[in-house]
Amino acid sequence: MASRPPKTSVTDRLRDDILAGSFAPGTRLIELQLTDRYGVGRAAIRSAIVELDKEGLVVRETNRGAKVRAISVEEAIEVYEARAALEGLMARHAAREATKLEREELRALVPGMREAVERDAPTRFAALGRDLHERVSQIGRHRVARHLVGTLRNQSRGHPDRLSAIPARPEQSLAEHIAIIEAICSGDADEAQAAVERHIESIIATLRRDVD
Amino acid sequence: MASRPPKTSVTDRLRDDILAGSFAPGTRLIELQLTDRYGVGRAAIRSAIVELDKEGLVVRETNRGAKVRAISVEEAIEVYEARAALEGLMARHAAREATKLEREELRALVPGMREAVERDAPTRFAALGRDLHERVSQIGRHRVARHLVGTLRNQSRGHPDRLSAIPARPEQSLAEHIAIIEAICSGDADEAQAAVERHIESIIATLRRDVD
DNA sequence: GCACCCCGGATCGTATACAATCCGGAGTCT
DNA sequence: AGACTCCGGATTGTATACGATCCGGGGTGC
Repeated sequence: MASRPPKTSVTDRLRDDILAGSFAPGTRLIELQLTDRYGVGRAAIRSAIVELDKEGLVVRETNRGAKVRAISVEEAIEVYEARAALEGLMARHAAREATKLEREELRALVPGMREAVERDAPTRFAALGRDLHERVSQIGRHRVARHLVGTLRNQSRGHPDRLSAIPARPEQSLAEHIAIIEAICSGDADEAQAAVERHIESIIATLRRDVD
Repeated sequence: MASRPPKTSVTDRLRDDILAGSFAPGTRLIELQLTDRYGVGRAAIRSAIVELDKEGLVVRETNRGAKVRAISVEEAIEVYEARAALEGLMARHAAREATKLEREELRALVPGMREAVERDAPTRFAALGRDLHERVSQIGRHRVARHLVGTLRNQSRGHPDRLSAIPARPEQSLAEHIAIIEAICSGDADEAQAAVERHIESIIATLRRDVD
């Protein structure tokens, strides 16, 4: 029994491929082709498509197959609004329930962020931003919100999000991040929620600007 | 072409049956049995189970089948917290974008509610409450939040929710409903959001009381 | 008596085969 | 020429069949 490939599910592989851009929005997902591509039966492909449909990454029409979903800017904005509400909730919880260790770990993210901005490394900065969101999400210990935000993240990705993945004004984004961290670390629940909401609102603002 | 059975999907039928309580939480959902019950092939059942798993109504374990999900009180509280955040968002939008007609229709709900409380008809009052949430959700025109709240509603149902479906203090709930309606009709977005959040928080409070 | 092992039934996972449906284009009638 | 009809290919929807996995029980050895 030498072979034990980690065996990531077909759903995960297909999801990753869509998010990575291997299938452009609007592309038809034909079961037989995918069968060929992933080397599994149609049943598995079918199941994967059903799941991704529920996640909002693909659209299924009966008897007409599935295609990867193209989301409009308006919809992307809605996604971010929903995220603001839910991540605000998580930040509020995080401010209340974070352990001493967790607060220290949060603060430890700041230097790296400053450095990334100073050195003008937007990709690295964006990665740290995602880290922050992920950390807050863990610390909040709110399974429901966490799960919802996870799927929302995937939805807004791909298309118009690439623009905002590299925020327009890193300094502003940095300041917002620091505000979030400070609020959580000092245990100010209201301010933590507000800070997260302001941060996401500013992302929405840049999105809105692009639409014009 | 006499026969045209409305042909609701198996997924819908199974979902309704679960929500109606035909399957107690924890019940194993065995594909062959369901095949028999609904008169369709296993593939359809399988697909339905995958969907309901994504909706959070059932849990699947690989090679061990699916069972209807039992949600704890803590989790129900989380669901309501997430709903508060999202419905607050929708109310905010509703306050901004409601048409004159929609505002009138909202106000028209009040007399019925008062009457239901006065006549001590909690079931009717609960139904009107759901109507209100539904109406606000429509008026908000926020597809993303609307969709998320829809699935959350189903999750909290079934179990501990039955307690709060009939609120402890109808008068308080009535006052909260009126506050929501007034805020939306007067176009006060902040207050509309706050009113919805207060309302759901009070539902959470009664849930919390039951846990003790 | 107790722990372990092995085996059989039940159930899920997947491949294969066939029927139903839809789309596009050739052909035809006006 | 234009619109309508009809047919063939492509693709999805569904049934059936088989292999893989897991759980529980009975037996065996200590």
